[in-house]
Amino acid sequence: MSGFVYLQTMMSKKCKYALKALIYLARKQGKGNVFTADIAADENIPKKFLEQILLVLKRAGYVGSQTGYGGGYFITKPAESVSVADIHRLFDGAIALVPCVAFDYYQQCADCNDEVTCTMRREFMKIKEQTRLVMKETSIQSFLEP
Amino acid sequence: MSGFVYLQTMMSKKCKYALKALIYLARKQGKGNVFTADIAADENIPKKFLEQILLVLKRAGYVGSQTGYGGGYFITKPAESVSVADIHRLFDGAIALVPCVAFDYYQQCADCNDEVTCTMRREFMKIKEQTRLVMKETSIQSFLEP
DNA sequence: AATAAATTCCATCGTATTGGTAGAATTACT
DNA sequence: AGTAATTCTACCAATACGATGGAATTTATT
Repeated sequence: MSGFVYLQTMMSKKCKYALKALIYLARKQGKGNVFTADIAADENIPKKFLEQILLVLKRAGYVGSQTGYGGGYFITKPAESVSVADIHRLFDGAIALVPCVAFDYYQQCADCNDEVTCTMRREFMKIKEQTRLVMKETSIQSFLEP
Repeated sequence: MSGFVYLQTMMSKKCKYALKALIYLARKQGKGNVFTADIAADENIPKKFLEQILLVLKRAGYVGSQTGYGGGYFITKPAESVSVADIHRLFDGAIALVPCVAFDYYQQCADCNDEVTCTMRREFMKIKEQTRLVMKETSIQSFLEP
């Protein structure tokens, strides 16, 4: 309504913000700790929201942190080794259009009659593999290149 | 919690049911009208839910219908000409991870500082193009092959 | 004309997710 | 002690998702 075009995108803001934070931290690698507030301000991310996101990234081992005065965040892995697929998996779940082709958390489709002969499964498997490939190839390093 | 693994998939049930209905109708092509109730029963789709989905498909021109006694649905396009990308677009929106790379409904990212130099845009464009390609290549006909 | 069978249309509804906020607790340096 | 930072927990509004219910309409058959 009211002239507003609703646009559905496949990636959550959480995931996008996580990627932006990682790219930011990768750029500052070796230059000491980075404040959440700085990332938030420079990347236009609500600070309190970003806090949560950085915590998730920390628990998953992508970033490290130091508490207290002079603290902050820093990246812990080489930028080439962290892919969009990894971060998508962490925040937005499986890279699969249907549960029965999910790599990590396979689940049978509730409405499936016979998985063995299901041609949807076969085709969606192909789609997933292609999508996963390109998302795996795109790393934090890819975003750093000019 | 409680041992239940939440699995997030990228495609809505609406979209999946729509594809299943189209495949079903494609199989019955030339054999007269198909009842919603039959599709619902054979494909394990809630009937009232399926009704809505078929209406959307009808308005978009993918199926036709006949009201009243002896009525039902039938497919109106060649199975090769309807792709997963088309149906995904109709029910689940853009095949794009971020709004600024969406083909149909482009929108500027709210948190973007400069779209021209944005490397996320560049990389997400690549991802979208790959994903779109494979989803475009997969048609209703693809699912019919044994 | 009545009936039955089907689509069509519209409204509602519970639950989960999303995106974000608030505030207190903790840690560590000065 | 005070200050600056992360950490943790809870909460909240808006929206999407996955349906369900019921009435209206159309059409073939009896």
